[in-house]
Amino acid sequence: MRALAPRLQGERIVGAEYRPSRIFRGEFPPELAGAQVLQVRRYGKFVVADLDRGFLGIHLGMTGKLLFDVAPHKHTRAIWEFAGFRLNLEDIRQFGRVLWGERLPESIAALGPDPLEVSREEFIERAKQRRTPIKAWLLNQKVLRGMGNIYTDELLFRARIHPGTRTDELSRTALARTWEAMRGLLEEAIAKGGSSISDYVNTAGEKGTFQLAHRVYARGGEPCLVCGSPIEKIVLLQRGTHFCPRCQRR
DNA sequence: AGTATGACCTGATGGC
DNA sequence: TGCCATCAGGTCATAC
Repeated sequence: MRALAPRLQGERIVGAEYRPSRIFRGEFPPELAGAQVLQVRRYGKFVVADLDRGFLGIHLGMTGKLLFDVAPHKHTRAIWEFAGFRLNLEDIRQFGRVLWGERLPESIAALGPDPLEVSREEFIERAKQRRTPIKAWLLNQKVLRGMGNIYTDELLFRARIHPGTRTDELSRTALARTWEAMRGLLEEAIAKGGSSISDYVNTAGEKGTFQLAHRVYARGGEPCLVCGSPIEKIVLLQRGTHFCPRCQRR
């Protein structure tokens, strides 16, 4: 976002090329030639461009990338031409999505609050009303927009909470700790450009460095940095889940 | 309400 | 430059 928004803001789309892919869900977006980009913002896991004639929402899924001025290849799914440069949407696995509309598409608008904007009280109250594992709750985009598998595991380690703990069984103190851990983690991760596991890069083609600060994610079998116990890797909610069985209690 | 399972895709990696 | 299984930053639909 840091490189994306300033580059696009105020620019006009000259033309677009869309290639057949499931990320479009059966229908290509309009040409958009002449449309001006008013603003580009992150909205959960979506990048949303506010245009002078509607909205374009892009979800990068697992392997999506937005890259400036690279040669198109077989994983290029969309190309937006601007005056003097172009923006490619690449997505190997096609788990991404491109949405558009004259209004912000409902599936984007319906997402929960930003994790950095939700108040501690609201966070606690809403958690208390649910009885699902804290990890499932945090990953639910209607609860909070933007939390994914890496950051969920990392923040639960920092909060010293077992990922399978039911939200309604967590004390207010524990939930407050989770909220604090979430904020601290995200601020640090954003400052470091995110986590690059294999292929994630920003628009400048650069990797983030937050993966170097991971304390549990992808560290199964390695010693906990706090207590030395081996980090466990289990499957919870069909997602690889990493935690310290000694530090993280139910 | 919540959980479990499989599907959707492609590529990397490791064992044989 | 083989073959097969497993795994991956995420949803999504369906069945219990």
